[in-house]
Amino acid sequence: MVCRQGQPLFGHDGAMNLLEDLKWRGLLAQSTDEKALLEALSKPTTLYCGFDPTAPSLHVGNLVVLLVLRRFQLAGHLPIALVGGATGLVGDPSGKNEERSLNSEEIVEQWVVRIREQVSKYLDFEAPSNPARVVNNLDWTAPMSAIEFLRDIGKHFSVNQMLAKESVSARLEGGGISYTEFSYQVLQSLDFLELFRRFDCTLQVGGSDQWGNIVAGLDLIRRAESESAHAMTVPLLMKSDGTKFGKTAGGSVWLDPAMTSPFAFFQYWLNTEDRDVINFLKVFSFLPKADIEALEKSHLENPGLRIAHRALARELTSLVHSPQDCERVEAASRALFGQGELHDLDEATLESALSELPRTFLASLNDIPSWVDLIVASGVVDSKSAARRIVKEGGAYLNNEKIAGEDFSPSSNDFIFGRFAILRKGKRDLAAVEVVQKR
RNA sequence: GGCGGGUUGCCCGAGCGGCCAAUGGGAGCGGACUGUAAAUCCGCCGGCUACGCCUUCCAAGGUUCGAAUCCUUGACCCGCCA
Repeated sequence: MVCRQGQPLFGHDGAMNLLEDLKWRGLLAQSTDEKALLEALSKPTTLYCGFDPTAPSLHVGNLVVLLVLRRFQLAGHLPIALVGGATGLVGDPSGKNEERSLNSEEIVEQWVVRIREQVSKYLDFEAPSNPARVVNNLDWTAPMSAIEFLRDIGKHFSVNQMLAKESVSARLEGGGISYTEFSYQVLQSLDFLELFRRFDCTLQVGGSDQWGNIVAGLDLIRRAESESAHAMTVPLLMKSDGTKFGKTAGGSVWLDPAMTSPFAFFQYWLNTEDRDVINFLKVFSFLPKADIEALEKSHLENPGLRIAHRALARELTSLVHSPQDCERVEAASRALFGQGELHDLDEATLESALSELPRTFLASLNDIPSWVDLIVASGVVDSKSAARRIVKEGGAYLNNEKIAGEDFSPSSNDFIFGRFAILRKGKRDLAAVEVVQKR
């Protein structure tokens, strides 16, 4: 991984370019004194960002800040991704109006392994001058005794200040907070101190909801080491309609291909609302400013062509999955949503397109279940009642033809090449039925 | 530890013995329009072997012909006092 040509890597100008680019992309919410930060960033700087294992995979929301780490590395700095093996056991009160239910140690441990792997994909560990690192805060938290924790770390914290933190005070107003979650900010501060000591890490980045936790860490470093460090937060990404980003009907959009298929992932970005698409290109893509501005221009001229949407979907699918996955999935998308007849596709194209969809297998064409049963089996709807409702409402399709009648069953000639049928619910929810002959 | 308040469908939130599968809002889903977009309008939104049946209103018991609604016990949450 190298710096972009033509940009001064370091010095005042290099730091300036980096910060200006982040600002232009809308990635800078708050920071500690900007002059001091600029000054620090004019030399290779070690920075970190933490990811708590609260699920088996990261989702697209986590990607924002993860890619910021990568942006820093591309600019020559040394990123550390911290996986919260310890903090994940405790639970961050930030942004939650209710106490979290604790996950078991075994579960968290498994998630740590997976998230560590995911995070690593976006960083370069081989970079000669600025290799990335991944650390787990359990490594320094677990060996520490309670007494040590209270005396050496706890002594630096004022409960008055801890209570004043937004994440805590909000909970005091509302749902209450346990001592466990109350302590979270201390653990996160300890992480920053530890990384400061071990790796001279002087900058922490995170979502803007992490500001309180991050500045707690700055205070700790100042008290324990009489040194100052820096902080920067990234705005919480919202869609233009003010709703949470990264959720679909089926839940979160995950980075793990087993949890959100590359096809669904590609479709997710392709279906971005018009008014968000340019913003998302800035936030998620590594395309330079000029390219994004060109896309913006064409988007404004003719949004219906979805040129910017396609660029966004391609960039991200290539990045999170692979360019090969992207190509495959885009071809499938074209085949399935294109204007052409499904019957005109050749067998291989159709087969590979359908392999991207949720699939149901049939043993033979002798006894074909009803459309309703098939769509339920595919998992696209979760009950027969729901499936019947779709039929009644006129949103049920077989091979792009609307079907009527709740007890409609495909016939054997509905199977293209005698093997494939495509179920569709509404405009864009597809599933495949494939006949697998017993031999 | 004492006293008081609370726990309803994905979320918020009505209901306070029969008219309750449970008002309303949000989210979500389908249709029409368009562009696999938004906005708008219309419809839907527990399940099933479906004009009926089954399982729901924190849990377990009980009262009653009949309970989300009343009583008892328990769990969890909130507030005040110690």
